[in-house]
Amino acid sequence: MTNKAVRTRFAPSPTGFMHIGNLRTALYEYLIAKSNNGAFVLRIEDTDRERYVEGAVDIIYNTLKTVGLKYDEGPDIGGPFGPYVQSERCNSYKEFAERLVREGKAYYCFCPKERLESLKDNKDSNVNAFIGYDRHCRDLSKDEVDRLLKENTPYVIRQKAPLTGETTFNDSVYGKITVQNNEIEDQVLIKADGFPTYNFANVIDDHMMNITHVVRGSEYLSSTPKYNLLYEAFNWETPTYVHLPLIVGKNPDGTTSKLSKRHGATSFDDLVTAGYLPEAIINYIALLGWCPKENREVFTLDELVKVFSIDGISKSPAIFDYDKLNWFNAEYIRSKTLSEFTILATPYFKEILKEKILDYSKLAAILQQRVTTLNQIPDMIKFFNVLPDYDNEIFINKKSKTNLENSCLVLQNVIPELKSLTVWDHDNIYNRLVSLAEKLSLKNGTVMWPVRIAVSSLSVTPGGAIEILEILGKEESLKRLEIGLDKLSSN
RNA sequence: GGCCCGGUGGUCAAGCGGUUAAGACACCGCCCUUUCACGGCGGUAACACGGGUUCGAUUCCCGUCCGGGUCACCA
Repeated sequence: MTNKAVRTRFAPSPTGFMHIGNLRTALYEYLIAKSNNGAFVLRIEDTDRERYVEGAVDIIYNTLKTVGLKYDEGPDIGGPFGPYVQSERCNSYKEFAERLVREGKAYYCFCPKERLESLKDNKDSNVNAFIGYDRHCRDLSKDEVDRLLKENTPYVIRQKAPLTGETTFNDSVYGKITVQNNEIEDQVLIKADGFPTYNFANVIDDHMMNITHVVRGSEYLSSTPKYNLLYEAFNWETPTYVHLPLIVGKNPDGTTSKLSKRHGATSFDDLVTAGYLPEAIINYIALLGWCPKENREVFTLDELVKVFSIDGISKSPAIFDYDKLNWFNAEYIRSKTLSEFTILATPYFKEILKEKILDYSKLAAILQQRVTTLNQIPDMIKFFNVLPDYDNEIFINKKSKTNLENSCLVLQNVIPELKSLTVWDHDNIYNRLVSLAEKLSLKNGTVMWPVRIAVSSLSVTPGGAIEILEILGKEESLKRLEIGLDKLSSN
């Protein structure tokens, strides 16, 4: 490698969502570029007109923006190598392909689709008789080609792959890889619709945009020799290849396969609506297939830029693990300031509490240590809105030494104590209840448990008795305590 | 099936000829405590198998097995 400035590119096709595997590829491309003071380029690969999805490009822009993968050149911001949308670069692809035809390195293929289909059908009986296309048009005479062209016969342009020898390329992650040339198909460069294939456009664009590092998932490993042949045909310097281990998902039967919809939430948007923070997602996927030199796991994007290096990329596929993601998410939630977290949680508060006025900041304070994904919030705070009916049994708790009788006694005593309280805040409530416990010669827990049950109806709550009382307010708290007392008295 | 790649605890993984084989998540236990959570402490658990090479293999080579990827006018 010469010491050319590093340039990487993220080249997604607008399919309508940002798959987590693609995001991770984008992240590594960004990190490789930025850790070398290089440039990160966004290029939209939309050569498949049939798959075009409205609005898909915006999803790409928005995702990169919210996770902070800032590109230096791209369709919406321009740059010296534009345009950055393949469909707008079209004319030149065909010229490149025709240049290869003139040089005898590619040829027009007039085979109709039906013929190709029948080749596939016969494949079983002639296993390995040929690889893919049988090169039927490879040696058509010039006259024949001219005649078919003149008749406007639809055609594609195919590259001539060498019939003998082998092709070797070096991958920064997987090392030297060699394949026999007779394994390589005469790949289509230009489709019948005049558009280039992905593989072809990719090579041309990467070269034209001075891309130095081609970073992509390892599913491209086996088509890389074709890419190499193209670089050779044009006499272009090959880029540094960096193939990334796949992110896989676990199937119900215990096997794994490329992460896809059937493995659950696997697009960036899915994860965000499932209550995950963009920073947590980025941090987690950075570690799926890469390991820092130091023994550390929590990194911001900027910190990743500082420590990232290609030699930390691993070869074996990684299973996407929601448990670990959950941990990262909880970690990031806890590291927020209270006001940051309150802002994040507010939409979820409103969803349950509607117009009800509670102190969001206090609510957030008790939730912050307990929430792993934001969408858990509604269920956790439902009881603040309406008190569900509950069974008296939950007043009984061994560890707190409570039973139906002493719970009843506690509530009888607690209600007048709290009624007489003029300033309703944490310390005052706490002091009253603790001194009451002392007066009754009970453990603190024996007082706290029945109170918390009465105001929440739940044995497990976010926050303790005091916090809940405080948030609920005096009036509502007393109302709930009375209800509890009634239930216990009628026992 | 051909070709390519991979194989360290349940998961992510460090290791790159000599280690008591790190660490994190998950799980379990204890402590803290007004429940839960947080936090603290501790624990269970791994080099796929068989041959070599070597004084010595988790590490290097070969084979087997297992897993994955790929075989489009999709990207």
